[in-house]
Amino acid sequence: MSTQIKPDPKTKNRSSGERHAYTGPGMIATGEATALLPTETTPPIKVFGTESIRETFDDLCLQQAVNSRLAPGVTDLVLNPDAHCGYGAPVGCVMVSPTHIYPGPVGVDIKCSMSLLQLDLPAEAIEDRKVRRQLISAICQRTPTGAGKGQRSAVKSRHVNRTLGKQLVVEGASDDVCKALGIPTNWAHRCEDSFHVGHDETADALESRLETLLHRRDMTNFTDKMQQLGSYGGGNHFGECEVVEVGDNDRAREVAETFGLHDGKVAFLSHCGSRGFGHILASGQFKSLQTKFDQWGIPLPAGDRQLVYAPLGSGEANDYIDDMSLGANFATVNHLLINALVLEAFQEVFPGVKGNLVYFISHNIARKEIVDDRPAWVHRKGATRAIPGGHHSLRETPFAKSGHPILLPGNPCDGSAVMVADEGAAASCYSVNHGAGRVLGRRHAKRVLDQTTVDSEFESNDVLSNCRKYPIDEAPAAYKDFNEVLRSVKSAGLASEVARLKARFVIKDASKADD
DNA sequence: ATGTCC
Repeated sequence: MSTQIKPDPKTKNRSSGERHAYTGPGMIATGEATALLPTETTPPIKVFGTESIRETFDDLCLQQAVNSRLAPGVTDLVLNPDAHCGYGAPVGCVMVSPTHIYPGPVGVDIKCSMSLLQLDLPAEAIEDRKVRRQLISAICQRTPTGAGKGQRSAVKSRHVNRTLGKQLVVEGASDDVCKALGIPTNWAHRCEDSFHVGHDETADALESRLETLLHRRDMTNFTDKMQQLGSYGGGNHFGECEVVEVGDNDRAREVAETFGLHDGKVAFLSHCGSRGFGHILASGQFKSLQTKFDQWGIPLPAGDRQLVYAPLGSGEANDYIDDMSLGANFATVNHLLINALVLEAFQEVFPGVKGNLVYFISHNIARKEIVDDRPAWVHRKGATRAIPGGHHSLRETPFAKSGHPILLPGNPCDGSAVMVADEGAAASCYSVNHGAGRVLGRRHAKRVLDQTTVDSEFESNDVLSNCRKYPIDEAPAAYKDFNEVLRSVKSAGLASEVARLKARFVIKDASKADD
């Protein structure tokens, strides 16, 4: 019986565009979870998606999932409902290996993440569109959007000099770094990871790796890159003002209280990563490893250059882990500073208003976790960690009993969600999706979607934006049906909804909207 | 995603 989709290098860089809910031999359906590719020696890929969600997986996405599953040292592969084509591995997958590290399934934006700030401000306070316009202006003055954009003059008091830059990429959100940047130090307790260490589990390894990197030609602008701290960047990154709607059941209300979420109040959701600094590190690693594969003549997994890897313990693996951690530390401090600046912007419009970080959690990172009783690197590429209450790894956190917050951006018109993991999440390597997931490529979206329709959808939902023209490749219709994605997660027993977030205004990079 | 091609 043929149960495999054979990896075909010829198709790796293009999509046929065909979509089908794969139901052929080899697919196991258990509730809404299904599996691809079981053989006697290879456990299946676990696919989480309702039938209509599985129709959104195109050929290339499934091919990338199979390629990743069959790559050296990989013991588990999970495909989430928001999955779509990525860099070697699909965006929306979890790849586990106890023996190898893979840069592709972390991606070019190291530690791209979500964070949520809860404000002590009733929804009615921002009902007036003029007030929301003031907030948009105050926020854009402090946290700019767009590629290459760095700090605005309004945040001079939080200037990042070279010494502080070096300290923050090595230490992450340490007390000293937080104090130097005006970030409340207790926010570090509301991070999935407030800092990352080097390959030997110490910060010393990062310090010495950084010294090496600073001699590299592409790192001569290190100090400039540190000026991007507190900025969003472009693409799918955004800031979004929300109204919290806690779910109408006892568990949601109880968990929301632990999370510090307040029904009917204003919150602010942010999506960004490690900016130019992370990009230099990630692209440097791809180039370096690809060159070594060429020199050594080692076969690439499925012939795909984007699936280069390094065996743990090798100098290459150590360097990758160190570079990833340096980038991750930048992303962490970037998010916390953005939240501090957004709070400052709210205080400009509403003097004295208080705000607290609900959580900061990544969807592009490899973490060392215990899987099947042994340490393994869990690569989450467009996937969010989902650990339920009572799990040993949450013991020292404010979420030991409840499980930690899971922050899932949907779209500005249908809303976003805060979830909490259920016991069933063990089946997905303690992971869920990272959002809605693309259903149209950027070029495709620009061809088939209409600006007027997008604008009127925002208007009818009374969602404002800083953009004169909202980027059409970021329109809600370019993404999957968020409710169907959430249904996939809930019906598979992975996580439950705690709250919905209803957008009131969006901050995005519109500099490419006229392309 | 991105000093959007060193």
